[in-house]
Amino acid sequence: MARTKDPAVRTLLIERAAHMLRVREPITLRSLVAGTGVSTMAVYTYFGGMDGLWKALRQEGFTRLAARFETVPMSADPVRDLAALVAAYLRNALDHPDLYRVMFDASFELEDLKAADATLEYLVQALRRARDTGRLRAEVDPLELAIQSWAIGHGLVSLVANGPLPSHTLDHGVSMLTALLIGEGDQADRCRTSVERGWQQSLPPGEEAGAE
Amino acid sequence: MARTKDPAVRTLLIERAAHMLRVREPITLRSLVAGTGVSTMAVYTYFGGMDGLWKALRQEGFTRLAARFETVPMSADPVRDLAALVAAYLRNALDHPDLYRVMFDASFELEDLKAADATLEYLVQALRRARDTGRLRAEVDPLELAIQSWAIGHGLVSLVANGPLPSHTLDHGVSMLTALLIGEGDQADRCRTSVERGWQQSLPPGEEAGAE
DNA sequence: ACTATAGCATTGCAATGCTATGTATTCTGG
DNA sequence: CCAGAATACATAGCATTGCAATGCTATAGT
Repeated sequence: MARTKDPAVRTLLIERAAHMLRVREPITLRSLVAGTGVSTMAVYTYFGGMDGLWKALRQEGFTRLAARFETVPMSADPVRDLAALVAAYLRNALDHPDLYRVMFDASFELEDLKAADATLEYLVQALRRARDTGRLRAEVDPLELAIQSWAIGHGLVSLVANGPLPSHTLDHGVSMLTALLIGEGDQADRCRTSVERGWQQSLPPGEEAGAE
Repeated sequence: MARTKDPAVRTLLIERAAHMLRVREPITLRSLVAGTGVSTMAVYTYFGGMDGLWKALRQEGFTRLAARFETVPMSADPVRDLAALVAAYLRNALDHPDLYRVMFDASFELEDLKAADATLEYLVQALRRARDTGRLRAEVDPLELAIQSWAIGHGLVSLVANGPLPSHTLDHGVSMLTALLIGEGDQADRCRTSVERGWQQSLPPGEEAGAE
């Protein structure tokens, strides 16, 4: 018995916010709605305030990360696939450094947690395959190892994207992942070539460069 | 031929800001100077504005981290020492999570870089000893390996302190460091016991708990 | 001692996020 | 099909933010 919310307004605001983040314009209540035809109150009806908008932006970041993971082709080599996923993770963070910062800014809430878990699941699946195909010891926990891989990727890229280290630091990911997986039972030479292949595959730029 | 700046005011403001950060009070220009007897202009004369204050806070964070590293006793086992340093790094971040976030927030500037390098040097020294005493291969670059250790520590703790993961995730640091160092030439069993010893040493809480 | 220079307090301003009030719109119940 | 109610929406205003401008004051150098 009342007006219904127009979902288009919500997505419009989120995408405009993501765009402003990308071009490094400060996102304020008024600057966000300027030119959109909607008024400042829209932010409150759809997000409950600026905090809600940031939370929605965080989820959008994870959604885009999941979309990027989706484009990583899986192969018969799960170790290669894991490396490709981590490399894709790094690329995504470098392509959207400000959005990436928002993703890990401030406190996580329940919705954000689920979004993060969904992306983590990609890594878990690859590691489960690696274990079940005998590349890793039978007693490894894919989730624990996925978290460790995540920590490696996040540590590297957050020190590079918004931190003090130069971008070539990311190359360390190869040896770090290799060492991690060898420690979990993979054969040394085989592991190194798998990781290097997966890494190379996701790194060359060009794919959806102008996305935003 | 003019009034001289009182250094006490500067340190007073920094310590008050660090305290407000610790007790999670929002730091604003006015709330910072409230009750100190100094006026808002002091922030401009000593820091050039709020941005300068945040930069000073960032350096203060690295200074405290260096002080913590200083308390980590070095032993004859450089691998153990490295693990102890990384564990101390994690503890420091958990003890001052908001200050830690400030340290890696936004853009680094020249001064911050030097402060970060100074703390990184602790890791470099330990790794250089590890290499020179034959624990690691002769051709390893201590700086590169220090950066990788830093990435592991930073990745773990930033996903825990201000992120979605529970604190027991930090325990993964042991196996991650172990795998990293074994990959660089250390003996497997020896490495594991060294890392575990160093880890345990710095982890028990209590030391300077009520600081600041 | 005198003066120039820098610290310092006060005031005011634009911009921020948010709320209160009123209007308009659209879904629902009969 | 048409009232009525609940909700979206627009506008205006409020407290607070960081900061600049303006004088005033205190101190260091000659």
